Amino acid sequence: MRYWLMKSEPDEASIDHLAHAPHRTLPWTGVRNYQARNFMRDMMQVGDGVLFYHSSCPEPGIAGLAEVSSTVYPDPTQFDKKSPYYDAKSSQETPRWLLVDVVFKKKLPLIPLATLREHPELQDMRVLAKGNRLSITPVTEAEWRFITTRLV
DNA sequence: GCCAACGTTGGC
DNA sequence: GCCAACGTTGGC
Repeated sequence: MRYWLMKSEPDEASIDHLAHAPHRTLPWTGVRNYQARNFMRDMMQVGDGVLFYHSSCPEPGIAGLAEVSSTVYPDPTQFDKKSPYYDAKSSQETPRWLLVDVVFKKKLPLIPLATLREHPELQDMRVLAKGNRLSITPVTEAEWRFITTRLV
């Protein structure tokens, strides 16, 4: 059982989209970074906790809690020529990009990025590191517990 | 819109 | 295999 922070642009997939999706579940499409893909492929398990983070928006921060609800499978958007996530170098036989399904758990009053930065307990969080661009980052159990008990 | 930081590409 | 150039991310 692990914990993760997963970034999403709320214009594309917000915590509200997730809450109102069928089965309150969305496939986490669009990961096009090998490190993030490998986290999903090698480390994620069904039931892992997810901090649902809104990025590239007026109020970046943690917007809710979710859970990994499937094992990895090929991201269908890599084969869709009309998708912005289309990848001509990928093939059905050897799909390059993978995803997991994520299921809604809870919406939170937004915990802004600035608030996360205020707490020394969270200073090592990958998402707070300068220049971090990884859309999926591991969260320690201590960080998870701090955020879900002290900041909500 | 700016720009720092990072990942990827491609020439050599 | 190196590394400069380029593209992207994402906070501000």
